[in-house]
Amino acid sequence: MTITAQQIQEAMETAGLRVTRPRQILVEQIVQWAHENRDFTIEALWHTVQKDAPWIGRSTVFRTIELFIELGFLDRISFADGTERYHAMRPGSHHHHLTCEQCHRVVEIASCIPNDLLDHIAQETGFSLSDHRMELFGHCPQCQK
Amino acid sequence: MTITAQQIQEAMETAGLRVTRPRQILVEQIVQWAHENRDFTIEALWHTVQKDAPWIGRSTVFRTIELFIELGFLDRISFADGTERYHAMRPGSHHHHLTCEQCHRVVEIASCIPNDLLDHIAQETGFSLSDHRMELFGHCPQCQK
DNA sequence: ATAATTGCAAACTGTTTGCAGCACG
DNA sequence: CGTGCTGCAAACAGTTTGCAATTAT
Repeated sequence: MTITAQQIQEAMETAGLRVTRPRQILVEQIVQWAHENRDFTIEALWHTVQKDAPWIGRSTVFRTIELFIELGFLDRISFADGTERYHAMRPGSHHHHLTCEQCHRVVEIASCIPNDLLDHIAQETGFSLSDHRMELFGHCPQCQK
Repeated sequence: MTITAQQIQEAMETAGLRVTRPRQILVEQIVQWAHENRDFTIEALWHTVQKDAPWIGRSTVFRTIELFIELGFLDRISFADGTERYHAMRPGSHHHHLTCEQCHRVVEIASCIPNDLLDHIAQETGFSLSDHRMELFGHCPQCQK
């Protein structure tokens, strides 16, 4: 199950934020992409909503993205070439991403770096570990042919 | 053992590239930081060499960094906040990074994501895996106190 | 009502590019 | 010498900001 527009809007109300027209439109598009398991760029989001609502300002898109990241609904993935892409998720779930290098379909991975490996590294280096990121790249079933 | 300036310069000659004054100066600074196990930003590199050689152009720094990445001597690490940092390494070695969130000391980690975990993920998702990135964050022994 | 949010335009940051001159080999 | 590399300045892309007008509550 992917996230729904209702869930995000409720979270906004709970947080004392206003559910405005531009935000509704952006949420709609983001949720649709989440449904298709696609990540997206800010540029793509802006261009897409532009069709229905040409009056939405670029800065609103930036501000809204930032807001959703703070609320925990959006994950920022930075690619090797420096581009940033976003992906909707249910908040609070620790997970990693497997992205198709061809079509940008994204799969959430529940498996994590094993604790004994982390412990081993901590012991070896003397560091205390506080966070980690694991990003996987490959080709999805449809793109393998 | 960390990388030396000689190694990089030899690699440049082998590749048919010119060992020019600006490149020498940049290599020197990069190697020094590698020695201290510190990563750095392009901005920091420019400001630092500026002291000795104020005539070096900003674009030369960008071009040189890009060059060293292609030669495999430099690794680009993108942080969660969007900043990009660089770290010298001996080329061709597959490894990951553990960075101190406080002082930006970087340790290279030889251990990698276990193959059976990767296999498990590939099987579960149907993806063929081609690449991965693992980045660890924590606090180094000196910064823990 | 009133405070949060918006669109706009302008500012800013980080990076790239075109080009005439310089210097490495 | 020839051409690869450089500094400069200007262009560029992506993002942020200040502000008056708008709009959700």
